[in-house]
Amino acid sequence: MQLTIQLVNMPRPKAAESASRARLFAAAATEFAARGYAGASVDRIARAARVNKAMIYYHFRSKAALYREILNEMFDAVRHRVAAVAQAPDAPAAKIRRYVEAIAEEARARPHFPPIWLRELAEGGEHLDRVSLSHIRGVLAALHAILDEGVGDGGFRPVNPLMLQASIIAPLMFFSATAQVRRKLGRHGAFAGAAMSPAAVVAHIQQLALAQLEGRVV
Amino acid sequence: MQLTIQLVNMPRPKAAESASRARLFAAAATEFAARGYAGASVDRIARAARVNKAMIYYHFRSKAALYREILNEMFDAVRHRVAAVAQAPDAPAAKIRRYVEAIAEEARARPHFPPIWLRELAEGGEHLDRVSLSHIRGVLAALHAILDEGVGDGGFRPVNPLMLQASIIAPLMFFSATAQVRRKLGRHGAFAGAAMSPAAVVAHIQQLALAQLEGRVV
DNA sequence: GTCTATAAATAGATAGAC
DNA sequence: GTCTATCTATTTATAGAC
Repeated sequence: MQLTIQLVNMPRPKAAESASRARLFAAAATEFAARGYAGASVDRIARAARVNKAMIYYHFRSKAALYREILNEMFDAVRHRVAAVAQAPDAPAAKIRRYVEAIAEEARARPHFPPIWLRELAEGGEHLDRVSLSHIRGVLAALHAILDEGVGDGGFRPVNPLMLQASIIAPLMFFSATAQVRRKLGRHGAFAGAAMSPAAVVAHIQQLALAQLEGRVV
Repeated sequence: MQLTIQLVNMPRPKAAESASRARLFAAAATEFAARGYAGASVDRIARAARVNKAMIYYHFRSKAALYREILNEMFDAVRHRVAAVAQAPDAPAAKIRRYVEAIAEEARARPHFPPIWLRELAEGGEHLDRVSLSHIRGVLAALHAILDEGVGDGGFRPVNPLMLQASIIAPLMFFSATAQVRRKLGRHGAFAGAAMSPAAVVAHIQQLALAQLEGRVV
């Protein structure tokens, strides 16, 4: 019990936030998601936050440091959630379902998450510092632990964890981030925008993951 | 036969290209892939192409027009390939395999394709003009045609085409675009970079797609 | 913590000579 | 087709008053 609390509810202290700092953080997340790191402007961030531009350099050190802080918070939140899933007393198959769900929920709680993550991938992870990389490895470690447990009790076949992670995270980010493109496609042509509820997407990805693990794909 | 030639080998006339124009196009593709639309600089593009900056405005009309031309070429190439796959005299399951393969090959032939596509998704398709949208709908139409054929002959279950497209294109772009991030992750921690050959990735995605279509997932 | 003013660099784009 | 020179706007960042 102590152990669970230590590992799962890791402190992650929020640097005592002033209101202006919090507003800048939120405005920056939106701006970076919409325009990317290079395309984002600190002027626009400050304006959207209704805070003087100089406050960005007071609260954060630079545009780059502000961006890295947003990345860190995103990945830390996901790592935190999936670590709890991996350590819960559920069966491996249930853990896989909750693993998918956990990532989907954290993405839903942060609309900036999918676009920023897609862009960061496209950039080769140029802005991922040691902290973010460590969080990402934590996420993969949680998945690995679930797989090992499932293989150990005979329920899962051994699969490449990165391939599995790709077939979970990729469609998830894809659907979250592409809502607008799908609307644009639907508007322009006869092709159905094919409204997919977030719940249906999550359910499908869960089934896809379990099919791989239970040997129904290969 | 005439029909096939008309539909598949659509003319797609290359605007007679000067050497400088071609070099600018290639340099721009690399720059846009690495830094995104907003982050790309016409100065850098011109320098990389060893061409005077003013030539960008002579050959193309603007930075935006140059970018749109790169998008159009990408999507047109994919549309062209998958249209041929859909019309070939193969069984539906074989067509699905070749559909995945075709997209993978076009992506491999254009290293800028996966990163630019990921970024464009993240941006809500802001730069997709009527031409690109029409090409993308052509790609989806080809997939739709294969599905209808497979459902018609009883081999496939009806599935949501967008969900299927997502579980094909998303992991494919994901793996192409994330090579660098995966190296970075491997370097930083003990976690295995888990070298995956492009062929293995394509094979897995093919199997994943067919498993969905043959009712082995749900 | 918050503001104004401004420095210093770089952006996209164009005019006009050749 | 190619080049130089340049305009104008915008960029990140900081100095210093309050």
